[in-house]
Amino acid sequence: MRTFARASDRQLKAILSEITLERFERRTTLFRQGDPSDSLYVLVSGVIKLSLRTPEGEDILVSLISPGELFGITSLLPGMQRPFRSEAFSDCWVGRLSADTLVSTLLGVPFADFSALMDGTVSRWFGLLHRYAHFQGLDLQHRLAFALLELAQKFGAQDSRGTLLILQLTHEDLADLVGASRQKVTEHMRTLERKALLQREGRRLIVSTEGLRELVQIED
Amino acid sequence: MRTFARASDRQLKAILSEITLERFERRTTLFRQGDPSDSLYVLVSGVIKLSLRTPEGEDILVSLISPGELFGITSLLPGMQRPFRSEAFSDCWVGRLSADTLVSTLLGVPFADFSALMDGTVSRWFGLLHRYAHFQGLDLQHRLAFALLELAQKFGAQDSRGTLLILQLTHEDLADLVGASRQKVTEHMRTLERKALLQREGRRLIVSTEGLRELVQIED
DNA sequence: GCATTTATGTCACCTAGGTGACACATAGAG
DNA sequence: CTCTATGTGTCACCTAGGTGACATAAATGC
Repeated sequence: MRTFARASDRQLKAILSEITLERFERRTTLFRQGDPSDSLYVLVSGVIKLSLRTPEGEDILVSLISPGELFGITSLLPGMQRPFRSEAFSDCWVGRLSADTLVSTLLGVPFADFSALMDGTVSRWFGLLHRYAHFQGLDLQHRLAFALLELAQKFGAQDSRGTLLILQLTHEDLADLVGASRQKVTEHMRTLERKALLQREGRRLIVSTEGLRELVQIED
Repeated sequence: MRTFARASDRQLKAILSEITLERFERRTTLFRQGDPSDSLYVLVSGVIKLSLRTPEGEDILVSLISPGELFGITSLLPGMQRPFRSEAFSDCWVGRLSADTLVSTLLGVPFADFSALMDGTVSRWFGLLHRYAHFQGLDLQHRLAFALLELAQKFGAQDSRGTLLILQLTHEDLADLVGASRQKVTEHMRTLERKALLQREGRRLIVSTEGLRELVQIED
C-alpha cells in the first residue's frame, strides 16, 4: 500500500484504529451510483468492481480493484456523490475510514483545505474520466450533443438566440474531441442545425442548450 | 479560480509572487507529451488545448482549458511525465509556478507527503483517463489486448506457461470493460488463442504478456 | 486585389462491429 | 446425479461510421 509508505508508525497506528473492517460476499454492493460519497475504502482481500450504468441500460466496467488499493476516492472531494457503483467481484474484506481521518492524520491539515485544493486541480481528471466512460456506447449524435453542452457550459456566453460559443472550433477539432471522423461530424452538425439545436454565425456556434439537453434526455 | 477561494491574503500574495507570467501565441506549444512534469500552470486568458497523439497518428483532443483553470496537474504527482501535449488554442497569458510552492503555501505541508498521498489515491483516475483516451480509435482487437495486459499486471501470477490471471472473468465482463458486445469479445478471444497469445485452463486465463505487447507494438 | 491555404459539404463505398438466434458446455444447487 | 443457470462458440444479417474523392466556400498571406 504505497499510500502509507511514508507514514510514521504513530500515523499508521492512528489510522488503523479508525478503520472498520467489513466483509462483503461476492456480488454484494458496497455503494451505489448517486450515494453520498462519505467514506474511503481500502481493499484488504478479494476483488472489487467499479462500474457505471448508463441511462441506456448499458453497463460499463470502469475498473477492477486489487488488494491494497484505496477506492471510493471521490470522498476526497467536497460534497460529491458516488459516480460509480461498487460491488464485490469476489468475497472481500474491506476497510472503511473517513477521508477526513486519513488526510488529517497523514498530512495534519484541515480536511476542507485539502479538499478544496483537490477540487481545484485534480477533479478535472475525474470529470474527464466520467465523460469518457459515458461516451462508451453512445453514438456520434449523442457524443456530439454532450460535447457541445460541455463547451457551452465552459465557453458559452448568453445571447438572445441561445448560448454563443466564444471559440473558433473546426469540425476537425470536434472530431478529435468526440473520437470520430471529420466528415461525419460535418454531417451530424448539419442535422443538428436542421433540428434547430444549433445555428452558425460565420464560424461561431450558437447552441440551444435546452434543445440539446432534451436530445440527450437528461437534466444533468 | 476556486482553488484559491479559501486562501488567505497572505497566502495569495506568497503564491502570486512566485508565479511567472508568460505569453503564448496561438498554436505554440507549452509542453509536449513526455516532457518532465515539473511545473503547474494557471491559465490567465485565452484557451489551452490538451491533446494526445496516439502511436497510430490519431489526435485526441482531451480537453480545452478556460481562463482560471489550473492545468499541468500531473506535476502534483511524484516523478511524472506530461501525458498530454499542451498548446495555445488562442493567444494566451499563462502563469507558471512550481507545484511545490502551491502546495506548501496553501497547505503548509511538505510537498513529498502531499504528493505521496495523491499518488496512492487520485492517480488511479489519471490512469483510467489515460486508458480511455487511448482507447479512442483503437479497434476491438487492440483494446482487448491492452485490457488483458492491464489485468495481467494487476492480477497476474507468474506461471511456467505465461501470466496466470487469478480472476474469473466472463466474456461479458471483458465486453463491459472494453466497450464491446459479448459475441465479438468471444470471437476475438478465440483468435488470440489461435495466435497463442492466450490459453485457457478451465475458466482461468494464461496470457503471454510478451506476445500481447508485440501485438500492440509498444514497450510501455 | 489575387493566390494559396484551410474549412466545409456531400457523395459512394466498405468494413468493424452490433444484434438475434441458436447449439453446446459447464457449473452450482438441490 | 440431475436440473437449471450461466457461460461460450458461431452463425447470418444489418447499420453506424470510416475513407477517399471531390466541389465549394472562407480565411490568410503577399
